[in-house]
Amino acid sequence: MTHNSPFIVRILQLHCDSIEYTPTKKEIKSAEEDVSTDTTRLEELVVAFVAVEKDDDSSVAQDAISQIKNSMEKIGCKKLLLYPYAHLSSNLASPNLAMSLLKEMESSASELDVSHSPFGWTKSYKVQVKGHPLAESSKVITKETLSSQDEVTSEALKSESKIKSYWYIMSPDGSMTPMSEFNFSNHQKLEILSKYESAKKRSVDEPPPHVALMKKMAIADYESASDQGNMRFFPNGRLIKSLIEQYVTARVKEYGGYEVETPIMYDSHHPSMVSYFNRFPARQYNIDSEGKQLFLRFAACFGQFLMANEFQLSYKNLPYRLYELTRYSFRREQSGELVGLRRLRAFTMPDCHAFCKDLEQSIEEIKTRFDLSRSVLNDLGIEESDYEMAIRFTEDFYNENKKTVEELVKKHGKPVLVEMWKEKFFYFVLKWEFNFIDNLGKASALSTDQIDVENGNRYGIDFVDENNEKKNPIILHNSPSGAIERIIYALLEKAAFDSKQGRKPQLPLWLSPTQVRVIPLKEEFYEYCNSLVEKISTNNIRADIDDRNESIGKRIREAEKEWIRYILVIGEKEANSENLSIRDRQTGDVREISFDDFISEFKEQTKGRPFTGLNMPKNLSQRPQLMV
RNA sequence: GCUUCGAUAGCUCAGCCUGGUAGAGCGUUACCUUGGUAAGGUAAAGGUCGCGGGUUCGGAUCCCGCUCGAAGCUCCA
Repeated sequence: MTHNSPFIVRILQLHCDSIEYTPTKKEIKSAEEDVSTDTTRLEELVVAFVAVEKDDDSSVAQDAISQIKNSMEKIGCKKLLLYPYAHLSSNLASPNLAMSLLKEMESSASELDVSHSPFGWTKSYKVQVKGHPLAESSKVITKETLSSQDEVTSEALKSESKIKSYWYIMSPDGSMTPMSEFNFSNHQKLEILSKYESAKKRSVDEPPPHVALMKKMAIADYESASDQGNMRFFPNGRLIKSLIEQYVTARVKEYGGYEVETPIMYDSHHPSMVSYFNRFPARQYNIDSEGKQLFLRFAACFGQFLMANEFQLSYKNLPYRLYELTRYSFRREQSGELVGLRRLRAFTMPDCHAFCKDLEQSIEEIKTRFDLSRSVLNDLGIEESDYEMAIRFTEDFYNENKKTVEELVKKHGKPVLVEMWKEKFFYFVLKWEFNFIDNLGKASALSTDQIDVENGNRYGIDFVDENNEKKNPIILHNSPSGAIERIIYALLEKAAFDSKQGRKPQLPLWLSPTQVRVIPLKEEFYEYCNSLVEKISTNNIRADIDDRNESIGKRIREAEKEWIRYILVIGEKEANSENLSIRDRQTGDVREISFDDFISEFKEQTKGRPFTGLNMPKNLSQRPQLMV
């Protein structure tokens, strides 16, 4: 929904048999005074739920009330209740303004039996709506047109809330059990995912463990000088994030994606955006610039579709895949929703679209990408037992493509949450996702893919088929890993879980900011240590030196706290030995190994993963301490 | 958005109930210490107690307002 349009008054109008409302409590300071908390009951009336948005003026109020009067005449109703209802808008006018506007509307309808429910109060209400076709309507009164129009922009939101879903659990053998009848006793995480929406109050009063870890490990932190949900990444965090980004990008390119870069902001009034918004009720950041109303992208879709629109495509070119690692995508999530690295307002999202010539091709393609996503997650350190799969589709799609659905579920190998829609509400007919379940029982989506049957047409993307006819491609929307920040969140939550179980928390070796720490016993070994670190580093291993004037015990303890896998203490013995004495954090033991054997053991563990050099001074004595 | 909680040294926090000279640990700096696999010692520096108002002889502490933050809820195509 675009908030740029100069909508002023939003009205949901209901023709009712009756309504009862009870003011319970003042919600805002400027609430109406002298309000009785008795229940009011009205019968045979029109209830207009009204929200006033900012930038209004009284001409709009006049227009709004005359619209209501018109339609009331049509249905032959003389009684009107104006019901202030802030929830119709996320861009409300100030309470004072809204209240005066409502009063104006009320006084302009004196020929009707008109009243209003108290403004600024929390109210409970009970409403009985009539069943005839004109009983329900919504209006948006704008300053620009000064006329009502059907509420186009909220269609998606409205249909979303009306969506009829049927919930099942599908087993790997393809059998479907209604969710309520499924025995979850061996599938606790799936149960968490399935019951997520209907879950009773969980009295979780601890913050998610990854929040403390991301600070303690000097990975990331909140930046209060920015907007909420916009993080800063310290050198450690940037290194980890960069490596994950590189890895995911390499895998997508290997699969056949072509990397592009597209703008992060778009004109809300560009023709292809307007209709997209109708189907896409996201909250986005808006920017006014030189009379243009721009919004920050919430995915790479626009950029890639607008680009694909320029391509001359033949069926021979398909499937064709465009890929972008969006740094950043922006979603203005509700402030109360933002938690650590789990849910952000600015995030890095690998987004790969595949343009396919027909449904068959898209089905082949979605299987390939399903495998890719599983493999990417696994290689990033997220195991199958860490996530649960959900798959959603329309009833029609399922009836015509049962085998495809069953095949995906079978690949997953565990029971899967199924949501089946009676009709198509979104632009896609099938969507699957992998959901990570964290220590607090929260589910968050990682990988996902969708079969989009609308946007090819909407964005005017076409190709010439075998019969020399123009067609719109079917588009798949895949993020093989989900947001990169969310991967870090998942890895930290896993580490916290290990810690809780009494195991040592750790990051995958290839992501560790320091992989080998060298500790000189005393100053006279500094030179030797330097050349040793040099020698290790030339093998693409991140090694550093703790040359601070601290005891051995303390320096080892701090290396442990930094989750550093290998520690080399260098004294007389080591300086004169061909072999290395290595303390392996996984065992806590010191063992002797030749330099070459160590290097190959190390390489074996980081095989196929990207490398980048140390992102901190090599000497710890030269590092600033991050206390966050 | 709603509810609740919070804001005191660079960081984590105590002090507040019951008003009377601003505290600890970690970190930082200096010096001592030259160590053998998870915390060596001594000392110093470091704070308009988030902002504004009120009560009081006196406010970090009590009252009111504001700002910012966090968690939970709702939400999450």
